[in-house]
Amino acid sequence: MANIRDVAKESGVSVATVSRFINQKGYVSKEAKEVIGRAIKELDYKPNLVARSLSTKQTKLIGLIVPDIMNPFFPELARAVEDVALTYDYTVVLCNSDEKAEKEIHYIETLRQKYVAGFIVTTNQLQASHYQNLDIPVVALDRTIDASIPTVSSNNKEGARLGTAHLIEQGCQHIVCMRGPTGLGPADDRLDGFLEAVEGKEIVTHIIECPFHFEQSEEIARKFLSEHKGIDGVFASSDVSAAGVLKAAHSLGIIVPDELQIVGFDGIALGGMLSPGLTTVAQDIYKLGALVTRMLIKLIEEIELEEKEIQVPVKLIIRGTTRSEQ
Amino acid sequence: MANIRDVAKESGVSVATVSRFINQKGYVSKEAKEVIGRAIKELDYKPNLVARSLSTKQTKLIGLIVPDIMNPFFPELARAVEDVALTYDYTVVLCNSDEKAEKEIHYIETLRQKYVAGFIVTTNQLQASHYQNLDIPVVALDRTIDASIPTVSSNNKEGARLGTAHLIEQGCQHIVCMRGPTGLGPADDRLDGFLEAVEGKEIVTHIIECPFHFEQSEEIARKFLSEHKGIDGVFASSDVSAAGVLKAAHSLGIIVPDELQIVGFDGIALGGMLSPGLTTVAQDIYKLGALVTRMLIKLIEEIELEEKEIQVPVKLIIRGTTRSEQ
DNA sequence: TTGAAAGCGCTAACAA
DNA sequence: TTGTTAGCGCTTTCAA
Repeated sequence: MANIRDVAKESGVSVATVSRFINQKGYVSKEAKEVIGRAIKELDYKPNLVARSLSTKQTKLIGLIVPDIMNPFFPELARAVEDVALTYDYTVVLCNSDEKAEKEIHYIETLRQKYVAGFIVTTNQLQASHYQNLDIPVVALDRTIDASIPTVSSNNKEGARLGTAHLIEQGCQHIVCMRGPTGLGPADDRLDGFLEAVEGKEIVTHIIECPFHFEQSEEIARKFLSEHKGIDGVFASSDVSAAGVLKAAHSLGIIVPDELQIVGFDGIALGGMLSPGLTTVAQDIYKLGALVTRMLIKLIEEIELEEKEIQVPVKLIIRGTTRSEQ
Repeated sequence: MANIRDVAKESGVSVATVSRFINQKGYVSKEAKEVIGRAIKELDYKPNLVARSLSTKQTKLIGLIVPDIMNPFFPELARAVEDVALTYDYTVVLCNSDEKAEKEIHYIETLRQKYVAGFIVTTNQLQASHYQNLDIPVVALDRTIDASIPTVSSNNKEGARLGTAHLIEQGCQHIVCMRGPTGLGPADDRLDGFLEAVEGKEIVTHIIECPFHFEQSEEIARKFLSEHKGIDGVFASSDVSAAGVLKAAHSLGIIVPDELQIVGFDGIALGGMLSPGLTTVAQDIYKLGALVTRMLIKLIEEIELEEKEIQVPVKLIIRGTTRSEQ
């Protein structure tokens, strides 16, 4: 592989001039540009990015820290991140943290040794400490790590309000809210939205905590639904949980949506594959990912951020797990 | 951040000795080891991996090229790759190729400029050419790019035979095989398995081609099932397609498994979330990923490979879309 | 507008 | 067993 010196030699100029040329920095005469351009073509020269990084102390690597890429929310997010990164010539490193602080710390350290340009963090592990005094840019998704860290999130509260209101409109009077883990920002916000929607209405409510995990949700729902008769609506804080509820209902012979209506939250592809299709409060996951990545890249390239907190609207998608008026 | 020279100074030895120490190469006296170890602790020294790479022309970066991480087969695979990579101190770069040769080429070039150590390729794009004369290790998943490239795959043919046989055992007499794209290795193998299973049996069969895509599968299935009465079994070449068939059956009022039995292929989590649960030929996706990653790392570290082609067994998981004897 | 040369932090050959 | 030193390929300052 040709290096910058070969190009310099081939074109009869110095390496400094070639460097200026490829970085479009400083003065390079028209003639020089021509010769160099030709030499680069001829030699099929590609700059050695490692050498450049050593010199500039910068790479075009982005660390994407997710709890677990197998959780169906994250593939779409990762896809958006990667798409945007590609546009700006960045490369995405995948990190599964399993919500463990040690793992996060390990990734951060290893990647810093590689001069990673910045991190996108989507974990719940609220250990702000190891991000705070990091000297490289960090942005967060859907959870406020620290006031100093820019964040993109969905309007969780409004979404939950919307979803719950839909249940009420469709006639539910006895609603269970399967809330996500306490202390987890988005889960708390969604509970707030739920409470706001039922407030002052003549609705019987139950609130049960439930992880964003299919089997566990199914089990919890099965137990609850068989012990409590008369429940006619479930607002689940995630689509995976909602899928668990739907499966539980099926196995108990409860007919959805006639006897029980269900609304999920997230808008992952799974919802459309179920029968009946899952009514859900859809986040624009791709947009979340795209926005957060652009934000990070701005930070890296020291472009002023207009906003440090962006909220992305959510949208109610009505499918078959709730009754439709038409 | 402290560098190797600081450590050398602090411990009163030369950088060469420190380098030998951290790489565990060459001679370092007991005493030197002690002082250096202490200095490293004290200064919280971490080797600069970029500098090391520039010198050695090697990194611990692995490029994972998938068609699309949003396709539910790949998150589990990516997870396995990342887990194993982490064990060996490698870092995984995520690349979505969309099956486009240009994108693949772009990733390969960019990552080579970063001294990537090797690639795991899982695309169908059979453009062997740009891998063949690559001077870095490549391994492939589930598709033979080229005889020189080691491969890990599932026993697709046997799996399809197994799945189809199950359908027959459960009484199906009029079976549709929704085969994957022609020319795609695994899809062809699965068709072979299907054909082998029905061969010589008194079974009416239809073979239709269908991409590994939910909506399209649903549409194709809906059309086919409404035009052809009497079909009592479907063998789908992927779980996503099977999910589409199931959804189509529901919307047509066809009762599964009483009137129609369905078997999928892949063993992704989705199958368990459907109602009824999807009977499927499960690949051990995690194992595929783990094996292929270990293979690549061996290649990178120049450890002899025992086998250049590994087949991982598949397993029939019987759930609710086929009748059960008990 | 250009070029010489000093670094970036590490490895590895070679000499001691 | 240790140290000196020349790279790895690029950027960037400074002088010309």
